[in-house]
Amino acid sequence: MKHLHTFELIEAVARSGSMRKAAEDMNLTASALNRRIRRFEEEFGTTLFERIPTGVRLNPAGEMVLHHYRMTKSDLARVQGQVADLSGERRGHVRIACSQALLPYFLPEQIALYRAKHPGVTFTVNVRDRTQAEQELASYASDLALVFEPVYLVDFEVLHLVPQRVHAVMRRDHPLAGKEELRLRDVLLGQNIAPDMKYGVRHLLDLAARRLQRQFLPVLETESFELIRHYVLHEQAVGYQIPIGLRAPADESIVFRPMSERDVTSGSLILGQLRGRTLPVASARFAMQLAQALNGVPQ
Amino acid sequence: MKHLHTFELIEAVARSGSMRKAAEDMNLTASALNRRIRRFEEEFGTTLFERIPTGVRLNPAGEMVLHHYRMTKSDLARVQGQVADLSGERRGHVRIACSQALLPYFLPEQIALYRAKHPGVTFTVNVRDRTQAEQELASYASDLALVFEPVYLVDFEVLHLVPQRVHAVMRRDHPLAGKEELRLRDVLLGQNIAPDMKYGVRHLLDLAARRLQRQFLPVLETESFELIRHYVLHEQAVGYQIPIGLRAPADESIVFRPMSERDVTSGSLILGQLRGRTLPVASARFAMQLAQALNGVPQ
DNA sequence: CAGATGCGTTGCGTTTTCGGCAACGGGTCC
DNA sequence: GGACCCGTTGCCGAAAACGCAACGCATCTG
Repeated sequence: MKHLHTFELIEAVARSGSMRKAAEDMNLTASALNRRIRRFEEEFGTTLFERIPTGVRLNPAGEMVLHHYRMTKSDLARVQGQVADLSGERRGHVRIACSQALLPYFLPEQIALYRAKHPGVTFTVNVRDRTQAEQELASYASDLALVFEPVYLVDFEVLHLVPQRVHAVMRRDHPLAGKEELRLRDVLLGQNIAPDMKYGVRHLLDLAARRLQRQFLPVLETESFELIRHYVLHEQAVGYQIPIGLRAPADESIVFRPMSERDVTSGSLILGQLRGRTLPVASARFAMQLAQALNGVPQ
Repeated sequence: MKHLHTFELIEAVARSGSMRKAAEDMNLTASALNRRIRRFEEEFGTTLFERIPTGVRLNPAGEMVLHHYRMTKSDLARVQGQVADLSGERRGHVRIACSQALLPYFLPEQIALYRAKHPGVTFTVNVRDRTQAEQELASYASDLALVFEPVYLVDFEVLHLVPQRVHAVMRRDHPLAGKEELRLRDVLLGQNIAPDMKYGVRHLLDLAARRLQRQFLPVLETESFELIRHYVLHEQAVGYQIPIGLRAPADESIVFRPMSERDVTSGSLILGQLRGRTLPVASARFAMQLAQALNGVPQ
């Protein structure tokens, strides 16, 4: 939309922290860009950037304007989507920020299911930890967030919630594989493969260990749950994940067992959006489908 | 804001139902306006107006776009206000839609009180009945509504509520002036001066009469509560109003008595805004002041 | 410590966009 | 059937936006 072009430029400048760089990014000369921004500042009544020797930086007014722009842009996109919607074919684009656990099974299945019904809808899936996911919503970069144990900022609105117990993942021949449910003391002294501190699964494990006045010390700490799932095939070790990210392979080479709730409290997998925002049709419908599907997920 | 000018034009066309008229209103030739609108329609992807022989009319897509524009404009104004706010002096403009009862005493006092603290803030007060007031909010034409017995549309968000009993208003020498509280049967056969059907006071009186299987038949029906207050000085009659719109004059020439709650249920005076909207600073602060002041109002 | 580099900014000529004017086709009203 | 009003389009001048080059200034570098 052309009438928002000045805002696009402002966003580009804010992103790069430099008018010249932003000008290059936006295929413009620095002078033209500079003038547009100065003109807008004059019309608006305040400067948006503080000029520092090495470039520019958004001031509070600029941040508010930028937020206004992002909201406006997303609302306009929603209107465009709804218009397209009422003239037949459902179109649109859904942007999701999610935790890793959703990547192997749940999201691909759900997206494919939705796209089978509405082939005109396209998707963007970004993997974000629980902090980033909420920032992603706040800047209108994503429509939906599906995260485990989010940190609950004020702007986060819960659409659906399912509890998820932390599960231990191990090879079929692991000594603990025979138990129905694992106690924390079963695993504390063994080889543990765990996600790092920014993930909810680890957070819950650390919390549980602290309650026993012990420490949870993994032999391998990683950002990748995929790595965890695959690593336990190679060493007699225990990994951790929530059940939505787990599925028993056909050959039953790995098994997973819940951690006892007496030790490790179960966390929440939460579907949310930016508080008060009206989602585009496609995103809203997809959110409803997700909410329903989440009810059928193992806990 | 210049970048919204195309939307202003669209709004003008929608208002007048004619491109030529709108062009004249906006100091433009019809051709220029026509081209701007066609260009926007092309960029947006749909026509906004259906072309009828006698002019044009908004289609559904156009209505959505117009709504988007109004929301955007009001949000931008809010941002501008907040920016001015953080640089010292509080400025801004507060737009209120209210019932007549607020005009003689409550609102003038409250506005003066607020302006004494913040002289930079200006006000618009529009008198609207309870239906119009909510439409006024929905189209972003007003920030706040302060109405008696609103019809509660979905988009109406209650900020504060105070009960108000219907009061009878009469001359000091009226036979009923001696009673503490009036029963409906006391007044049903006398001369009644009442607001017309679109007002909450009348609605409550009619309801009460119907419960007694009687009819409430005023000798004078009017849109103006001011007329009611003044008319009872000239005839031995009973008018009706809620206490926030009443104050005993110094000479005690008129008196008012509550209708018994056994007959006439008390209504609600409600301060509200558009659901989910973030108000400009000035409006939000004024709403807080109103809410507090309403607590001290006689019921 | 001086030159180089990178920054935002400004004057000037050019390009692109936009608006005004007049005219066209089509519908309505008297 | 003619006058009128509607939206629309070609043409041309006015205005806005842009690219280029240069300036002042702070930082980095050898």
